[in-house]
Formats: sequence, C-alpha cells, structure tokens
Amino acid sequence: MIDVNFVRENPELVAKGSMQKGVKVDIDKLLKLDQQRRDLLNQIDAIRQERNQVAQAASGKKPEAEQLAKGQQLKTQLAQLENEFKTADKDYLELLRTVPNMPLEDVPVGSSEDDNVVYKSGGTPPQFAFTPLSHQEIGEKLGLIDKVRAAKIAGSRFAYLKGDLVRLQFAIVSFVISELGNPELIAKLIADNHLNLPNHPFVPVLPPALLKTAPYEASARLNAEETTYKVEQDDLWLNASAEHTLCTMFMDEVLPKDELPLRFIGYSTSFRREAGSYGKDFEGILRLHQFDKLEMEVFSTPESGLEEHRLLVAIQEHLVSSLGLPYQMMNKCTFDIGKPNARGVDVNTWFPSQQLYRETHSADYLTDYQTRDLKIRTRMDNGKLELVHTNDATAFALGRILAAIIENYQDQDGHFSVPPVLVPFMGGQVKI
RNA sequence: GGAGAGGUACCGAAGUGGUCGUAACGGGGCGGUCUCGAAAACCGCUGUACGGGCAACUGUACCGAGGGUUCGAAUCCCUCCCUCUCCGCCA
Repeated sequence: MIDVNFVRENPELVAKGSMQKGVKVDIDKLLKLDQQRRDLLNQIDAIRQERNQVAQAASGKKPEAEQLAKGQQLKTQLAQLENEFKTADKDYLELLRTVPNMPLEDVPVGSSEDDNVVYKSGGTPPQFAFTPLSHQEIGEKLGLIDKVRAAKIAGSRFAYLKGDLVRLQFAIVSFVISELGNPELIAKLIADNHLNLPNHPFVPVLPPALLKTAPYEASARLNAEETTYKVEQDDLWLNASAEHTLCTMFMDEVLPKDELPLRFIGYSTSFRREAGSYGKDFEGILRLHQFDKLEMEVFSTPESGLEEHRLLVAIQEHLVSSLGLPYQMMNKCTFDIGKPNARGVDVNTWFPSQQLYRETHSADYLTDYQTRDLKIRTRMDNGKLELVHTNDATAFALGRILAAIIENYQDQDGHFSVPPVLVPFMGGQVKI
C-alpha cells in the first residue's frame, strides 16, 4: 500500500495520480479517518499509561480498594475506546488500500489501453506464400495440443500439451535459466542500456504454487473476484504467477544491503480463473486457466529500483529477439499499468494468424508499494531501515510463447522450425 | 492421520502473575582503554512500529498470531499458525 505520510503531505498529488489511473479515491475522507484514528490512539495511549501507573502502584502488595476500583474503571473505558479504534482502523486501512501507487513522471497519461505508447519494435513479421494457420490448427494436427480431452477432464480453458511441444517448453526453460545465469550477458545488457548496476546473475527458483491469505494480501496481488483460485479446504490460494510466491519470499525480513540486488528467475505453473474474460481468446492456448511461466523478480534499494526495471525490460527484449520473434515494446499508460505499479512496460509479440501484436510479457516496477505491507526492508548506510523496492517481469509465459513460435516459424506443410537459439537445447532437432 | 516436544531480542538461552521489553546469562556487532599495530583482557553501547514535541526528549505497543481472565500477563485459559522428533501413508 501507499505511504500514508505521503498522502498527508501531498493530498492533491495523490488525488491527481489516482484519477490518472482511473481509480476513484475519496482523499478527504481518508485524511479524516486517519485523523480520527490517531485521536483515538492518543486517548487509548493515555488511558493505558494511567492503567500502567495504577498497576505499578499496586505492584507487590495487596491492591487497595481504591486502586481496584480505578483499575476497573479504566479497564471499562479502555475496552470501549479500543472497540471504537478497531472499527476506525479497519475503515481507514480499507480506504488506504484502495489508493493506487503513484505513476512515475514519464508514464503516459491515458484513459484506456489505446493510450499505451509503442516506443520500439524489432524483427519483421514473416511473409508467407500461403495462408498462415493458427497455433491451434497446427498444434492439433501435429498432435501437440489436445483441448478436447482436456475439456472432458478439467473443463474449458485447459489443454494437454504433448510431444515435441513439451520438449520445446523445457528447451525454453533451460535457455532462459542459462541466459539469466550468465553474469557476462547481464553486464553487457547493463552497459548497452547505460545503467549503473552490478551484474548479479538471476538465481533460478522453483517456488511453492500455493500460498496463504496473509502474504497474498500483503503482496497487493490477490484478485479474489476475477483471477485467483482458492483451495477452500486448506485456506490456500493457487498462485497466478511465480511472482506472487517470489515477491513474498522475504516477508518480515531485513535484507543485507550488500547482497542487493537480489535477482531471481522463478518457474511455476500459474492458475487463473479468467472470470472477467468470457468468450475472449477461446482458440488455442493463449488464455488458459493453467499455464507455466518463467518470471523474474528483483529486490533492490530504492535508488536502483528504476534502473532494475530498465534492466528487466532490456532482458525481455533480449529474450524475445533471441527467439527471432517480431515484437513491439510498449510503454503502458497510467490507466493500464495497474494499481500497484509506478511504471509498466509490455512486450507484444507478433501472431501471424491474427495479424496482431499480442501481449506476451509485462514488466512492473512497484517501488515500495508491496514491501510496505510485506515488511521487507534493508539497513541503509546511515543505519536507517528502509523498504526495498520490487520489480517483476515476465521472462516467458510458456503457453503464449509456444503459440508465437508455432505461428511465426510455420511452413507450407503444416510443420514449424525450432528457433535456432533453442536447437542446442532440443538435442539438435530443427523441425517439429 | 496418530503421539510427543517446542516457538522469547542478531544467534544461543533463562524467565511460570507485579522493580521493570532492551527482558538474566553466553556469543556476535559497534565504540573506547591498553598496544608501534593486532590479539587477549577490561569498560560502555547495541530492537522495531506507531503517536506527541522545533528539539533534548517522551508515551504506547510488541516474548509465534488472535481472543479471554486479572487492578496487573512472556507467565493462567481458549482458538489458530509454524518448526522439530517418532509412527502411519505417500512422489
């Protein structure tokens, strides 16, 4: 959540930033609740002080009747105020949590997806001498994607992926872990983008796929209505991205400053209810309830948070262009970056069957919006504890990137080539 | 799933209703004395959050979490979470 002190000191700014994100927040009401809450807390503290004094005076001997009476009276008073406080605190927190993170200066102001700004593209959409097929058509024909049987077993928006497509997925996983584990490549990307960062490699992580309510809520990523599955019996949630179990990993911890930035590449199956997307993307494997994803997560000092964000974007571009896929880099506007984000970039990849660039990656810079609730801090050189900054970014969402490969690398006879960079990870196989 | 043990500060660990949550003791860390320097020894310091104050400072809360009993709770009661050991089951 946002820093309440910032709201107190910059109410107009917060109102403006919220509006630009299309979020309605009653800042006046929030400040009123904040004041009310603090007033109650002061009263409570004063009574507690008195209670402590009475108890202290009675300490060690039989309390006098007068002390007993006073103590009981204070206790009643306290209980009442504490009750009031509980309600006030709840209302206050509820409202505070609706305040979005403030967008950075260079985020384009916009009111819909149409205001996102494409700032760069790479590669050229392939020209086919035939009508290109969709990944679903090719995948089905080659026996790589079976959604019919999956529907029988699990319902719509599930798929069996099979055969060489599975080999291709694990080739991608190996490729990414190998690239991100290479400090020389990290150093090169840092230099190419004029960043001032150390070249710590990314540590691969297989995180838990389920998590409890408390950390999920603190991460500001829980979307119970539309996205997140709940395992009711055990009071656990199925993660919707490895990011959710990565960003929460250090909850309640103080990270040693000289170990920052901590960079991770997590691999996890992700689960999404897709409750808000009826009828959208029903063909193929672009939007399933379950897909595997490689996700980068970085914990850094506040000073280097933005540069880490730029590094992650550079890595995304490197990964997509390594696969030889045509892509666009898009600066997301205030409306589209999402509530916890200060800045967001999407990578869109070309899908020949749709003649469209579709979102395959996103990079999110959250500043301290997550870590305030998660209580992830570091001790700065001046001895002060400060909230670390978090960044997350897709390395590859496997379903979507497999689909993009199938479509962009397809040939006349209904097969497709393995992107050259993945061939070594496929044991030399060049065609599927 | 069954049985048992336990969760106290940076770490280990004592504390079972009232002079102290900076919470014995030990270790670590920081500062100092000593030294050419270091080690050892000795002395001192060593949490977080929120509130009030220009500040010095000060109040409150925190002994896994949440409730309760009490004038007063780390200590008693209830619920929950987590860790460890053994048995069972299992990839």
